[in-house]
Amino acid sequence: MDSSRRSFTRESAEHRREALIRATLTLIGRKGVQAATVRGIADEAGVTLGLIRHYFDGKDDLIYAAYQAHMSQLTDATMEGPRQAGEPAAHQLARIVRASLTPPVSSPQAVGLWAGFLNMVQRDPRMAEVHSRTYYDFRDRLQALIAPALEEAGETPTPERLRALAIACNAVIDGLWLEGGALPEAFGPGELVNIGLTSVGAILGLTLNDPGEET
Amino acid sequence: MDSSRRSFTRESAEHRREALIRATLTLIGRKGVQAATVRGIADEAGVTLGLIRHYFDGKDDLIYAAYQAHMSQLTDATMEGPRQAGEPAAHQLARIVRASLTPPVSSPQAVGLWAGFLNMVQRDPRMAEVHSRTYYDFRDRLQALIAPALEEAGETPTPERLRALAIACNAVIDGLWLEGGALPEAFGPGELVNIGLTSVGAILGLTLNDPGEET
DNA sequence: CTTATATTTATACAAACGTATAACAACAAG
DNA sequence: CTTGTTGTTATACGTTTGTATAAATATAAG
Repeated sequence: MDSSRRSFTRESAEHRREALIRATLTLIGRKGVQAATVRGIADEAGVTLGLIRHYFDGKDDLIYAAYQAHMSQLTDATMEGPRQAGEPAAHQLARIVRASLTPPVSSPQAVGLWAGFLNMVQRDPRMAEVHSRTYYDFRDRLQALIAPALEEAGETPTPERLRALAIACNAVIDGLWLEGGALPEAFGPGELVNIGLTSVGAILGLTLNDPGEET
Repeated sequence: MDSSRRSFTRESAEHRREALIRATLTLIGRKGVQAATVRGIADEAGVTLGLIRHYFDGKDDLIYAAYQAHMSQLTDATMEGPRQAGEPAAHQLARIVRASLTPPVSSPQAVGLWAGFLNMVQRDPRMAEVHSRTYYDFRDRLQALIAPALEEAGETPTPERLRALAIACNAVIDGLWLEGGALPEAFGPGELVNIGLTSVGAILGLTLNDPGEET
């Protein structure tokens, strides 16, 4: 007769919300959307399922928060490292390409997670909003770097051409990110980074140098 | 007391399997993986849920069959139209780019569907096998077209360079396909096709002409 | 040390899930 | 017209799902 209750400690709201979000991401990334049940998430976070409703309006609300957290985490990791004073834009562009195509940004977990969320986009308008905001945000940042990189090479593109270049560079980075994450064993070490740098360079008509490992 | 049974007609095994697969794809594409329940699928196919177990080993088996069907359908629609005798390889390459970036290949349904399946890839080895087979198949077909296209332009690439070019072209097509399908309102009509042709051309160092609408 | 608060656990509940099985009926064969 | 086969429906079963609510206890306040 074990009538003892499970012991627990009180935590701050922010800490608990974060733990539940992380547990959700871990589960979806490891076992897919179907594994992200309230009980599974609570287990992974080390709490009982009632807490989810205490900190979120419901499961959907938690999923939504997790999607936002994952995407901003992904963007942050990609854009890591601010542009140094006097650093050529082309150099920072190369750093972004490298960060996008190496772990942890490009990994089976990150891609699986992203795919699971993308499948929800067409059903839930709030999820769709996160998707479109994330896309535009990344593409705009890319465009804001492509413009000066071209200027450094002596070219001043029209707005239409600049837009097309940003869309194209975004697409090739996304495609390589996706394939490297979903099929990691298909590519040699550094292969995708090299291909990414070469391809973005070819599209822009520039030569991008491998920025090397971040320290 | 309505004790009448629902009337039905017998169908061939192939016809029924196809109907169940199509219903599964419709549901996942419209409402996400979570909506693809045995009852929902049976409803969509106009039968009762028992039939699923009659034609498939279980729900997972149906999902697997649906994934295979969707991917081969996608590949077929992309590669539609065999190469004409004497047609330049570059021309067929352009046709593939156009087909990849216009409906029905690039559409919210197709992309949502693909994302839902991709999320299952890391959990189920059979799904992973379909994913990797589909990827290699498409990339190999691309590579088999890139080689003669370069030769037509007087270039004979090394195997390493040919591989890198195929990976890069595949990636930019995939990326544009993805973004056009997931965010259709973000691009003007024909915009993605133009960007795709320009980008693939820039990567290969060729000029690809818009093949125009298929008749 | 007491008391109050609200975080956390525990339990309950209806609905929906995938699967199993029995009953029915459409169609072919004779 | 009768019979046999099996595609199909109908129903039931145990499990899991998300949510709701009551009970308990960790912690801060007095």
